[in-house]
Amino acid sequence: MTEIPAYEPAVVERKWQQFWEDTQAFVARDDLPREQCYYVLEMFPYPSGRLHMGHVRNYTIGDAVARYKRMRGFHVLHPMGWDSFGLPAEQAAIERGAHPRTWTYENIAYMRAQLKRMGFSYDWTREFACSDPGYAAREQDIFLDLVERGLVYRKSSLVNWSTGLECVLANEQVIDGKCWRTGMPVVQRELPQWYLRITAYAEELLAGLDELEGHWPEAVITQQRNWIGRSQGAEIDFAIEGHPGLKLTVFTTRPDTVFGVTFMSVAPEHPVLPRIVPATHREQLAAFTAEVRSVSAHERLGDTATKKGLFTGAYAINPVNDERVPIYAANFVVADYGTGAVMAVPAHDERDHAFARAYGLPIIEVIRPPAERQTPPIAEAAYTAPGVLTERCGIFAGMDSEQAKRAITDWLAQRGCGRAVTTYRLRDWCVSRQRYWGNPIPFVYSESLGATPLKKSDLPVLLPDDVVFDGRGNPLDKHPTWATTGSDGRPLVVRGPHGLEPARRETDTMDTFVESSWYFARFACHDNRRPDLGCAGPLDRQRVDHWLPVDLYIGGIEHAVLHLLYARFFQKALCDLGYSSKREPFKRLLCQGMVCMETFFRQDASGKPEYFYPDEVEIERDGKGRIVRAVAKRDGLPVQVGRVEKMSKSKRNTVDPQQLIETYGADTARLFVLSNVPPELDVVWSDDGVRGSHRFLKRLWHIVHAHAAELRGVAAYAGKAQALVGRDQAIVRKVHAVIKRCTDALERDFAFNTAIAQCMELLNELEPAHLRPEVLKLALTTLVRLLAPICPHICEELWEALGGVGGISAAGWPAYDEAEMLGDSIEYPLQINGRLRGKLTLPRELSGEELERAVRAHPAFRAALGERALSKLIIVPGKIINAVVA
RNA sequence: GCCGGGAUGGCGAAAAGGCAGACGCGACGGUUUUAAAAACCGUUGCCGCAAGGCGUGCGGGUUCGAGUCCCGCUCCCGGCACCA
Repeated sequence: MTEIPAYEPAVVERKWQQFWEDTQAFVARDDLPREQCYYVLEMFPYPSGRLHMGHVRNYTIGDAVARYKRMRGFHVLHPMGWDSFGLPAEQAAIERGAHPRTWTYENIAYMRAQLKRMGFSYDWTREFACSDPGYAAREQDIFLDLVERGLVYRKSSLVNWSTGLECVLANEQVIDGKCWRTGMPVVQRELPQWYLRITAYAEELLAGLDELEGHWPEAVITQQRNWIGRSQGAEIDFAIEGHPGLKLTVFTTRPDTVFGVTFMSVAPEHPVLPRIVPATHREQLAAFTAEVRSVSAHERLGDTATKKGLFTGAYAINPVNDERVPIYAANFVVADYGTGAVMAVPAHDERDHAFARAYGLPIIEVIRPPAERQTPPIAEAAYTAPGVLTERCGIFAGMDSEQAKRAITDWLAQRGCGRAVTTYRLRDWCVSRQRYWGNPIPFVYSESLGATPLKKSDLPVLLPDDVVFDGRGNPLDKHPTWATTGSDGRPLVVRGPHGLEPARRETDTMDTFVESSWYFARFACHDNRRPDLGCAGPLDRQRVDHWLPVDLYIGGIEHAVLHLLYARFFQKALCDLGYSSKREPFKRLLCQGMVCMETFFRQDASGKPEYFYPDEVEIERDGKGRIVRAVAKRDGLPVQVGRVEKMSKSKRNTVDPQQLIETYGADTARLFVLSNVPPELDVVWSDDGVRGSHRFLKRLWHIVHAHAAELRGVAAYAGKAQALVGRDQAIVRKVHAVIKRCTDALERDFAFNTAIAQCMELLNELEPAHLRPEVLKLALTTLVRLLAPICPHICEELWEALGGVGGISAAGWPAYDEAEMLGDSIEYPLQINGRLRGKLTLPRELSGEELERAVRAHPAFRAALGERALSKLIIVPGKIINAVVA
């Protein structure tokens, strides 16, 4: 009996990680024909300290694809880096006194070691962190290019202000109207901020989605479409009574209803209001505006908010019929959508209808529903569908409302008081943050010039190290000298109209989504130099165009309209700056599901849940395996079994990947996260499931080593299945079938779960004692090659044990022959009237009339048919036989 | 409200109009063990002693044949939401 070595994952995994490093196995070249190349990328992590299970899943999927593509003969670019600017570093500084830079780079070192321990096949030579001066500085270059192209501007508008952190928050960092970190209220404040003109690309961002159809998840495409929110309509200018020079312009998608306007609603912040509101109404309006502003956008516009309005004392004149309509300030009108003003047509708009009823305003019908349509009286409900314009509509009376949209817009346009307009819900991207740990915005301010961009030769703007973190405001603002000191260490000056004058740096830093908007391009040319400045340039167009678009991009769906929209915008802007000609960055997108786990909790008197770690809970199950009761180990009292939810520290349902790797090894971890579900579905963590994956690897290890000695010198069976009999023949056919199914599963959907199932099935069917050595060798070498992308270390080891040399990826992906999958005879399912009633074994080569004769003559067929008369016989060769009887 | 995605055993899931439930987990029975764990073997959709019947959220339809296609519902998940 052969001595079988114990499966020690740590030993095997270290050995092969060393091998890959020594052979530089994953370093990508830039000079091979693009069609032989494949760029696979996972969304890079924020270095928060340790990997979590979400990372493990995301990166395992990407790595399995990278390794699979390499085995298929592709030259693969698979890079990794760090999205390393961001708020948690500053939070750590406040809470623990660690400097953000030290904290960040220590985290990177730890997490890099974890990634290496997982055996991910990254080209580490291309690694960078966004906080590296080399990256941040080149981003400042790009920022200045964007300024030159008119894609950057500074304006004052309402922003989310966190009262806890004393800084601006992005919309996504506002959860239910509260600051995501402190839980403190977020209020709207009027502040000057820097914006990127993403709206200049609204139409292209929308149109580009059509090409991504079929390659990106439908959910992401629709979310982006909704977010961009194109809306076609008209702007209409209303004169203002008593103010001949002024007008109030509204945006509407229903210009056909303009004859039914009975009042106007405008945002309380609308700039024209102060000029048109009579003194009698000013005080009230100021109070109303203050009240509206005191609540967050969430409360103001959320579905719980009540519609409130205030008559401003001013009147507008309807350009189509010269009617005088009152102007209301209303809390539901958004200042920066459309024109910040709305014409209200209560007869044909539900919201206007409700408002008119609440404030006693007239409701005038101007669109008549088709006669066949039953509609409630207009005083009771708005009619919003198409119809015919009523006699109130002047020359347009009798016109179909859809046609009238166009006709009225044209009529208004001819008179200079209206125009066809397309608006977007998408707003420009507010990129300034009042924070330290981010990339400085390369602008300075001076008395006579205001905001002035720095020259590229003055870059980079580096962050000072000696800053104080007290949790109040932006540390850069409080630094004694940084903002006023030039890169030469002398006082910062700019050349103004009257000579040199003192200047002060912008102390806002960029939103960290800026870094993640071009890192995928930088990976293509991470070492690019700029001969003109003797330093690294942002991007090398040739190499960016070589690698982009990324063939497969993998990450969580939570970035559907954030990172993925910003990155698409940035790529288009980079093209217009001359850095690339590939306008879409990601050809195919895979959004992996979350890693979830059951939760246990108990509610205290106030209803606040107290969560329990799974190992603090004892579970009782019934005969079917359902949980019937759960109690806390510490007191024996029941706890509630919560939903299966995304792993999170606050719910205490996390598993530390480090623990998993130490107990079972990286290969088991990788196998488990790819098993059981396709990548885009949520996976439910279970210790039992992990043990199942580990058990499979142990079985594979055992069977290979039990026969390695005898098989090492044996060639894998390469002949026809036909030449074999019995189990040998069956296994050869199975091997071909399994290779085909694995290949199809990966090519179609990256369905690693079904590929793994195929491999398990093959292993389950192997009975080594009954197989010829060449056939066993074929089966085993096939298995380890099919599994190599998923659990590469053990497969390398077993490949070597079976006599393979030069590493398993060099061995290539196994080939199959469909003809070899098929036996000489087929066991046809026999249906009677579509119900399965038996099996008919018939020779494979039969078809057409021959086959039909053989079926009719088959004893099992006659038996199943009995006395019943056959009215139709369906025979699908190779598939099924269905007899239709009366 | 609008948009998108779903619903298959006790659980996660497979099945590209052709044998529903592959594979894994759990459960049950067994082997081994002082015992447990681990490992291995077997059973496991539901009802029924069986023959057999019934089964892919519900109701219709197309088809020789539907989890899959069409029409109409119900429920669940996600996104957006006074967006004019």
